[in-house]
Amino acid sequence: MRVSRAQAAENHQAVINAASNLFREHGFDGIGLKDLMKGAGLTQGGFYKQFASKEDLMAQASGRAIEGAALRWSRAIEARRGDALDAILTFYLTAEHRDDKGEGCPFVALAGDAARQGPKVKAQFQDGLHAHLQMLERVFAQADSPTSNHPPQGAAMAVLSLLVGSVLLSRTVNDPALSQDLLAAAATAARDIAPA
Amino acid sequence: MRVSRAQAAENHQAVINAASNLFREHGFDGIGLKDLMKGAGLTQGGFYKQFASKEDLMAQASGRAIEGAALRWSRAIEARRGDALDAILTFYLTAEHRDDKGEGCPFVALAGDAARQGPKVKAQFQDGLHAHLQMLERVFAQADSPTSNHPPQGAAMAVLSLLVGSVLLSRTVNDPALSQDLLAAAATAARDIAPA
DNA sequence: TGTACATCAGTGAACGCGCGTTCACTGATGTAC
DNA sequence: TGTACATCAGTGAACGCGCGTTCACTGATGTAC
Repeated sequence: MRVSRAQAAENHQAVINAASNLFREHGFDGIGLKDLMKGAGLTQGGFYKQFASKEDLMAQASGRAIEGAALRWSRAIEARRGDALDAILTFYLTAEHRDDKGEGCPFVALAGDAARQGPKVKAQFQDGLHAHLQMLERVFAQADSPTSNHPPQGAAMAVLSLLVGSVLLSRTVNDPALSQDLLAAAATAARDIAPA
Repeated sequence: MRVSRAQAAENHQAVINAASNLFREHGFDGIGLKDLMKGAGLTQGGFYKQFASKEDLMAQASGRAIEGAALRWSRAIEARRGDALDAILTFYLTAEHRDDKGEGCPFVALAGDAARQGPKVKAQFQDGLHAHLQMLERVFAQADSPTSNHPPQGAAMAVLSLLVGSVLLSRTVNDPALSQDLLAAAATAARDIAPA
């Protein structure tokens, strides 16, 4: 059942998109090729016509997930230039984001898994990290003042680490109140770290 | 080959200890019962004499790993009461810690995996999180001053999130310089968040 | 434009393997007398 | 204290299953004339 080139390219992208959600939900080791292909409406057998290996898809899906996250950040920043940091915190540090692993921040969902992977996967995380940091740096550079004691680069790294860590920890506890407190504490501290 | 009760209890603990390292290194899904038992010098067959399921061991090993981490924190705090936060940052935000997943912070190594587990595993993370937060709160309460704008509870949560997030991200990149910058930025920001 | 055929995206079954779990067995430990 | 026997921690093999990967096959697409 051959399929048009356009359809084939579309299918290829559909697999990457499905995997970017499914990997975030279940982890790299928590979902198999059969279900990954099924997520794009295809069957397992065609996988190796599209990808060199599962690791290949892991890398591409990571890149896609992080791209999507970066887009969300940039939209939030564009939408509220006046207080871009607040725009980010407002969507990032919420129960909705915490409870939606599949569509949520890939650093939270997959960084632990990525730390155990090879350089191909890590390259995607590194590039995506740079993209995220540059957005934050621009936000901080605008607001930077002589009284600030940190360069925007350091503040960007610290705020991103804080956001990722707080949502990560908020997902590991049973108590919703504790979970919420972790997010709230991160919001307060993020404004503290950011150049005023 | 029956073994003395004392030996049996020792073996049980040995499995939990081995698993607490091996899970941190490879993830819950990244290592099988055969290798977990082998890590304690035993064979696969005896596993279900000691544990109800793999998930049972995951919970117990998580608890053990976090206990060990809490002990390390408390030792650092005791050793340098004058600047306890600095004592923590000095061992936590290092390349050695980043490169030693198996002995390192279980929140960094396993929180992503724990987020996908059931309430038994999450209960261990929740308890361990409380223990860590209480230590930080005590450190911050001592140093607390009227000029501080955050309660020690919030500062503790934010600092822990920041530390965990920075080491987590530092493990996902190929570039050692970027990795080191993430740790350094977290150290600066942690002192910023902490009540002065 | 219409026909003949080569290409190849996708299917479904099979491969060997390791997984979590179960179980019959072993033989030293612990207990009863 | 010494002996007889029941207990049970640990072994090793087997269970069914799903994994990542390979492959012969299908049939619509794309190409050549």
